[in-house]
Formats: sequence, structure tokens, C-alpha cells
Amino acid sequence: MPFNPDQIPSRFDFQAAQSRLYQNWLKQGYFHAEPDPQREPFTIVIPPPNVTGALHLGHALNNTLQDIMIRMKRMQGFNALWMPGTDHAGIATQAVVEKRLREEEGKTRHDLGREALVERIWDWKQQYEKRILGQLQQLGCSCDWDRTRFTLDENCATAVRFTFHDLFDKQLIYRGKRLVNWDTFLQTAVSDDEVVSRTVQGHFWHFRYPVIDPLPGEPEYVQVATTRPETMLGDTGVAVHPDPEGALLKFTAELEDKIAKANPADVETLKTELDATKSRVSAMLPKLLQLKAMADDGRTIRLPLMDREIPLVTDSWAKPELGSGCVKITPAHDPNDYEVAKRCELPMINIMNTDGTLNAEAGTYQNLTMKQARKQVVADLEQLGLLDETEDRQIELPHSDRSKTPIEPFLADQWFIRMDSLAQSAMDAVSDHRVRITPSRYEKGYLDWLAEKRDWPVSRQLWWGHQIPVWSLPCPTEQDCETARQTVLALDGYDESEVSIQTEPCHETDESKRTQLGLPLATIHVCIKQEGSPLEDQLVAAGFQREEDVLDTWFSSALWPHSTLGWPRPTPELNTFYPTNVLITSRDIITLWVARMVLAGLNNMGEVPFHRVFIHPKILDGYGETMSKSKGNGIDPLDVIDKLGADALRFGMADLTTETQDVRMPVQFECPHCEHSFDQTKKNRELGRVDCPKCKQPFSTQWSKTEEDLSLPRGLVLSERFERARNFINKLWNASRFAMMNLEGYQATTITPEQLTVEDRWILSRLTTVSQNVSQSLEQFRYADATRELYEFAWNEFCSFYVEMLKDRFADEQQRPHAQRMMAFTLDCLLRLLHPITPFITEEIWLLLANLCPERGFDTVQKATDSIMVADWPELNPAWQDNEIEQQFSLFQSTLAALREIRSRQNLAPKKQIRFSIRCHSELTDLIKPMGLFFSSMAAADLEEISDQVTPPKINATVALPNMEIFVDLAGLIDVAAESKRLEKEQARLLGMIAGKEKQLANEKFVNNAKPEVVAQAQASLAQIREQLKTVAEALSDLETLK
RNA sequence: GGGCGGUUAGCUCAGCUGGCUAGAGCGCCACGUUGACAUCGUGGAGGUCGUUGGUUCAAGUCCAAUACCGCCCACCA
Repeated sequence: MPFNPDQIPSRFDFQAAQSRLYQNWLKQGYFHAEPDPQREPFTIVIPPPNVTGALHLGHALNNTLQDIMIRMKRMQGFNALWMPGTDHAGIATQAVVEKRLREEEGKTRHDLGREALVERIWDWKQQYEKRILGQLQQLGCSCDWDRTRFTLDENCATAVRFTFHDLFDKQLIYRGKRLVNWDTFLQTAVSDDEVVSRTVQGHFWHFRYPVIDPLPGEPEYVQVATTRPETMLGDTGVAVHPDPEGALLKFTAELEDKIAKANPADVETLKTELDATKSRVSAMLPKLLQLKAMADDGRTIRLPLMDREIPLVTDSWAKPELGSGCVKITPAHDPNDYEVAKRCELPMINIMNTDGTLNAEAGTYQNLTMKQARKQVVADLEQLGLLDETEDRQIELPHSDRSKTPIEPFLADQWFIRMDSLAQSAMDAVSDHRVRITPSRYEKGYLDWLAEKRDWPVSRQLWWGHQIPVWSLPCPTEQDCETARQTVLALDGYDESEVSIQTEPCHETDESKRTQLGLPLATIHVCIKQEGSPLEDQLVAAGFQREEDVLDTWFSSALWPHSTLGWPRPTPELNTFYPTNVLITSRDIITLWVARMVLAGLNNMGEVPFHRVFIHPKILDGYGETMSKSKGNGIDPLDVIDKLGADALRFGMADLTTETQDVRMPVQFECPHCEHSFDQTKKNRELGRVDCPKCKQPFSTQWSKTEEDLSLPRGLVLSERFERARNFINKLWNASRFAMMNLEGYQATTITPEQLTVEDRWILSRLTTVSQNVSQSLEQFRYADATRELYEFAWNEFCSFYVEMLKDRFADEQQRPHAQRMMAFTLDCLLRLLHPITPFITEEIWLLLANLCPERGFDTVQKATDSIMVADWPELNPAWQDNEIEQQFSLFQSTLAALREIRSRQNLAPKKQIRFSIRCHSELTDLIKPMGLFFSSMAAADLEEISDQVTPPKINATVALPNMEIFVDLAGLIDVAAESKRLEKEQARLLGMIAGKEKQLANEKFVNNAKPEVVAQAQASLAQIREQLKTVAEALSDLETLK
């Protein structure tokens, strides 16, 4: 069947096109990259999405930006590889599966056991990995799917084992007792990064601890206060400041300083506060000094309920200005107390089991949960008359980001990575710009974070993840240690490079205490490099026990850029594609992920993992809040794809990606019943269902949870901010459609310069500039600049002018062939420039175009590639850039605008042909004359005369442009009132400008100091404006005669 | 408490190294549909560029202070 351009629908049917085109790209293998010594590689590794969830708007943004980059590079001839994959996301994934297990089967992970649970999670992973990768494909991502990896797959496992062994061998990994953030719900330690602070309503309890054998005149009690009374069961001391007086002076001085700097409005309250503190404190001071002296004497306190004798110690942690000035010390359950205990050598008593219940150390409170214990402790203390006071108070409480439950600090065995040298190496890489972060302001956060060089706790009490490859044996005596070491060395197949041994001495250094507690002298840890090595079983047989914990997810993520390419095997891929070129990610994981990739890459590969890092903005909702599942305020990118198309989503995303700031995106619901669209508010988003304000019917959204809600028709969640992109796609489609309707009989030949008309030369000049700017913008991650450049060029120049001007030329048999060739060529270039951003529509048009003009070109004519994906990136001849032509054109454009304006303000019917003349200098005449016909076609205005001698018609409307005057003959048409109103306004504007310019030029300093060209410019423009004013004044006085 | 962003039209945002009359999209007003596009066309209204000071011949742009909004980090028993 012959191709019939008239049959092309006036809307781009993206629904049908997207999957058809994408499947073809897959089939052709366009996404696949093989190592090739002939071509320069360009590599991006994807930030692997979690297998937990579905694609959200952040993913859509992140992956759109990567795809734009990789598609451009591919077209530029690079051997472009976009490495895809997913992350096992330890805690997140296990938590989801456990939750389902509990809800659907009423079972815990312990009912299932390790192996069975892990198997379940793998099932989950298979399902969700498929889903999220499918969604990336809907977005158009050109990843090399043949290489898809998973952070828990075999190769990643090997990479993890090798890395762990290497660090272990370098003594950069150790086990130690640490206070960790314990999530009692998930029963795991979570890193500091996974802890968020939340304000909750709580109480502040004041207790009294009796002093043992107080001397006469000494206080009988010390008062302490806490928001967590149950922790008192683990108290091992009470601290008071070593120099209360000095500390108080310092505190009041600071407060006074603050008052001096404060707003007048706040001074009063601050002063009151100061006075109150001063009087309170001066009353307390004697007692504090007394307590300090008692502490120095080694006096002790009786811990109520536990009946334990605990010391009174001095430590500057106890702030005299706060509360009673005394603070209870619970080393095993509070980070600050832990530090105090280390300084003051206090014992550490862990009172909690891993499930959040109390252990034997809590005496009679054993088996209560922390929460129950709290109530009980308070009640018991009250009964003993030791509860002084209870305040209501807002408390900042750390919560687990995963389970949203309060964190219980907890003393536990954990594995750590020593960050010292590793962190330094990662800092150096950014400081000396081997890795460049864009925008550069994010370098500071990266460097500051690493500079703390805090050891990285890497063990997680989970089952889903890379199990730590360490086998341990506690050894009660030195002899046992030696035997254990000999056992390891004597293992069948022992190899120094495969096996590494560490001895961890007991943390309790006091010999008698150690034996009393039944602790071993040391623990021997053995790390084995190869997974499944026969050595593993031998170790177990020798009594060694494998470490139960798995590694922090970020451990495997840190290896992503090289593990995905095959490391530790020496693959051609690794050779070719490492280091990668660009990493595109969001700012919240600069430290968690980016920094760790850099140090891991340096450690394992001896080279940075990527040269450039681009941090993209965050998308917020209309209220400036982050979009999140729990708030239910997100936009579903799939809804956008569904309703507006993937190209619109992508174009919109790129259009929002400016360097300076995060993006606000008001959210709208679209009612599935009546298609009414209305804003998402804080109120209507709360519920799992939404009621349409227009038709009053309820519908569900992507956030609905309950069965009942889900059974309702599903409404779309969109944002009007994508409409600009949607409209643009439509414009592009229709311009292309118009082109194709006029390309019948197209004959491919080269184009020669002498065939070019003014508008041809103009569009070529603009096209050249635009292509340069687009390349440059994208190279610098200025995505919004690139989309804006293309938007404006395509719409305001190509469609509004060039296409309009081609209309007449298509109609003329003589000009038609050349016009067709120009149209085909220009459109071809524009499509290629747009392809990385809007891949689907550009490919669809590209394929349709091939039916009419399979061969296109300018200097040379070539057969177009089968797909735009593999076409060359436009590199246009810079010689086409022509300033003069562009100026000539803008003169034409302003003339046209002036004519249209007259038409509009005189209310002339669109079809009503008018006549006009132009008075200007002869050099301008030559520029305008060739454009004469276009005034007729584009403004229904015929140019009667153009010269420096034009006499205005008797009755006319005038526009005074710089250096030229336009007169429209309005005999019998004029609306005098409208005309004089307009002219008066114009006159006022010109007078204002003249005044400004005159003032500037009268300023000697300006004339003397400003650059000469700036001064000359000002003078010229003043002269011009005066000319314009003259014209306007004349026109006004002419109008007077008509009144 | 420390750090970083933002504050420009009713809304969402551009505005690079300071220099002609501060821009865009949406929204608003007026007019317009026998063939590319009403997801459109033409024209218009709408801004003391958060505030105060400073540098400069010249400040939305540079500097300082300040207010408000947001984010990150560290945090009070």
C-alpha cells in the first residue's frame, strides 16, 4: 500500500508507538555495547533502583537524565554503555516481605528460618525486578539489558567477598563493641544514616537517687531527670560537672552575648530567661559544689529498684544549668552516656534483649518490653516516694527510617570498616578533581562528611544480603588461640592469599572481671576469600562458627561500577568501560553511596569509578514537600506516561532540571468518572480515596490501600506542569505532519548555496547555533537550557516562521523541489537534536519520513539510517552562522509584529487585506525588500512602497521602530480613538526612555568610565529613540485633524 | 547549633562572566477555525526582582547584614 501522508492522524498516538518502537530497538540490539578498541567508550552505571517498589517520579527524573546523556553520546559515535541493574536493598526488602508474611500468614521470620525466608525474598525480587525494569523500559531507557545485574547476584557476591577479604587482610575491618542504633522492630542495627529524628509528645520525669551514708549537711538525695525512665535500670553512675561555677559563668556569658545580638523583639524573653537561670542556678550552686566534692571523694549513690551501689563521678557532660545539674549515666543505652562511661571507666550494663524486652540484668523487670518497663519503673519509684515531678514535653526522638519505630541505643558486637585512609583517598579524588561534582556546591558536603572519618558499621542483623565471610572461634586462653591459629594454617588447601586471620582481644581488659564474666581471652576470626571454598566446612568442623550477620547494602552498592563490569575477573568490559564517565544521582546519597563508590573503586581498581557526578534536583509537591508514599502526595510517572506519553514526561523532566534549585510540582487528580481535573490538597490526599468535587463520585488513586478503595475506578495523579511538554510534542507532530503532506514528489539532490533564499540562510544559521548550544548544554548537564533552546527554536522559529514561509514556496512549482529538500533537511536535523529527550516521537516521524524522502542531506545526500537512534548527532557547518542574516530577519520579524499589532488594535478582520509602506534608509530597504511577499501571506498586508522618501498616506496608523517607520493606510478604516490612545502611550514610554538615556549621558563619570562601546551604544540608541518619538508625535498631530 | 539552597508577573520557573526598555509556560482579557496543529493562531494586560546598607559611571546580577521558606548534618539528660 502506498504511503499516504494525508492519512497521518493529527495526534501522535504514543500509546501504540511506544511499545512498538521500543521492541524494535531491543530487537535490533541498539542498546547493546561490546568492547571495541576502535571506538571511544562512554559509560554510565545506573543507580540501581530497589527491588522493593515501583517507579516513582524521582526514578523517572534520574533515569530520563541518564538516557538523554547516553543517547546523545551514542549518536555522537561513542561506544555508549548504560549499565542497568537493581539493588537488593537489605532492610527495606526484608522488611516488606516479613510484613507480608506476618499479615498474610501470621508468621515471623523465625517460623520460617533463614533459608526459607531468603527464598521468599528471592521470589519477591524476581517479581518486582521485572516490574521496575519494565517500567524503565516504558520510560524509553536505552539500557544494555543483556548486562542487567543485581547487587546480590553471583558476580556481585564474588566482588563483595574479594573486597571484604582484602580489607580484612589490610586490617581495615574489625569487630568491636559499639553502641548501635537498634531497631527493635526489625531487630537489626541501623546506621546513623537510617535514623531520622522525630518530635513526639513525651514526659520528663525527675527522680531522686539516695546518697549512701550522707554526712551531716550533705544532701540525702541527688535529683536526676530523664525522658526514658526504664533506662535507669542500667545506670552505672551519676555525673556532676567538675567545675560547676566556671561552666555557669560560661553559660551566662553566652546567653548575654546572644541577647546583645538578638532582635529587639526577642530581648525581653531572653532576659527573663537569663534572670530565671541565674537565680535558679545561684540557688543550686552550693549544692553542686558539694556534690562535686563528694564525687571527688569517691562517694556513692544507691540506685533504687536495682539496689545497686553506683559512683558519683565528675564529667563535663553534666550541664549545671540544666535540670538539677546531675545526670544519670546509662552507658549501654545512650550514646552520650557511653562516652561518659568510657571517660570515667564506668561499667556498661546492657539491660535489653534484641527484641526490645528486658534481660536478666533488669532483675524483676525481666521480660517486660521497654515500654511496659517504663510504666512500671515510674509507678514503683512513685511508690517509694522517689518521683519528684513529671513534666509534659516535646521530645526529639530518633526513629528508624525503615520501621518508623523508636531507636533503642544498644551495645552490641558489630563489624566496622576503618575509614581513615579510605576516606582520605576519596577526599583527595574530589579535591584534585579526578572526580568532579556538579553543581560544585555539593563537594563541600561530600568532603565534610568524609573528613569526620567515622568508622563505617557494616554488619546488619538480617538474613537478606551478603553474609559476612568470617568464621570465628572464641579462645579462653593464649594456648587456645595458638592452637586455633595452627588449625587454620593446617587446613587442607590453606593458601595465604585466600585466608586471612585476625585476633580480637577481649574488650574487658581486667583479667579477674573477664574470668568472672566467663569471657574468652580473645576471638580468632578467619576470613575466606572464595565463596564455597572447601575451607569453609573444615573451619566449621574445627569448631569455628560463621558470622550470622550480613553486610550493609551500601557495601555491595559501593562496588557497583566495577562489579557490574565483571571485577574481580579481568574482563574486556572492565578494560574498556572502567572508569565510567558520568554518574547521575540524587543528593541524599552523595555520602552513602557516591563517596563509598569512590573509595571502593580506588581501593579495588586503583582508579576513580567515574569522572563526573551530576546531582539533579529533587521534586517537591505543590506545597514544597517531598513526595512520598507515606504522605500519598506523589505523582505516578506511569499515570503521566499513560495520559500524556513518555516523551512528554521526559521532556517535562528535563525542562525542570535547572542547576539552582529543587522543583515544585503542583499535583492534580483527574476524576475517572467525569474527567474533571482538580488540585491535590493536604486534605484530599490523606485518604486512600478521593471524592470528585464535581460529580461527587469517589475514586481510587495509586496510593489506595484497602480492598474497598481499590475496587473503585482508578483516577490519574498528574501535574499540569507536563502540559507544556505535551503541547510541544503535539506541535512537533503537526509540523512534521505538515511537512510530509508537502513532500510528495520529493527528489533528493544536494543543495547549493546559490539556491538559498534569505529564510533558508536564516534557518540554517539558527539551526547551527541551536545545535551547538544544545550539545554544549547537555555536556554541562544544563538540561533545562537544552530543552528551552529546542522548544523555542522548534516552535517560534521553525514552526512560526520557516514553515509558514515554506507554504507559498510549496505552492510554486518552480520553488517546490528546493523547498522540499530544505524542509526535509531541516526537519531531519531538528528530530535528531530532539531524539535524546523525546525518543519515541522523533523515531516515529523519522520512520514516516523515510517513506517520502529516504535520502536526505545538504552537501551530500545519504540514505537515512533505519532508526534515528543510530543516526549521527548533528554537526552543522559553522560557516552557516550568519549574523547579518539573523539581523535582517529580526528586522523583518519586528516589522511583521508591528503590522499585526496595528491590525489587532484597529480591530481589522483577519482576511481584510491592508496596504502599508515603510520609510527607512536605503541599506535597510535592501534587507526588507526580499521579504515583501511574506507580509502578505503572514499579515495580510501588502507592501506598497519602501524608501527613504515615503510620504505617509493621509489617514494612517504608524509604528516607529528603530531606524524605520511603518505606515498602514487606513483610509475608511481607522479607529481614531484606539490609535491615539496607543500613540499617547507610546509617546510616554519613549519620553521616559529618553529621560533615562539623557541622564545617563549627562553623567560625566559614565561617559569617562564606561567602556567606549557602551557609551556609543547609549548615544546611538538615544538618537534612535528621538527619531521614533518624532514619528509618533507627527502621527498624533495628524490624528488630531481627523477628530 | 553548623552547613547549603531559595525569595523575580496570579501560579511554576529562566535570567551565564554587572551594561540597550527584566523573559518563558500556564492562567487572565480581546479577536480568530474551508485543510499542520484549538494540545492552535494573533494581539494585550500584569513585575518598586524579600528588606536594608555597601561597592560601582551602572546592581535582579557583586559584597555585608536581616527576615521568611526549604533541605542536609549534629544535638540536651
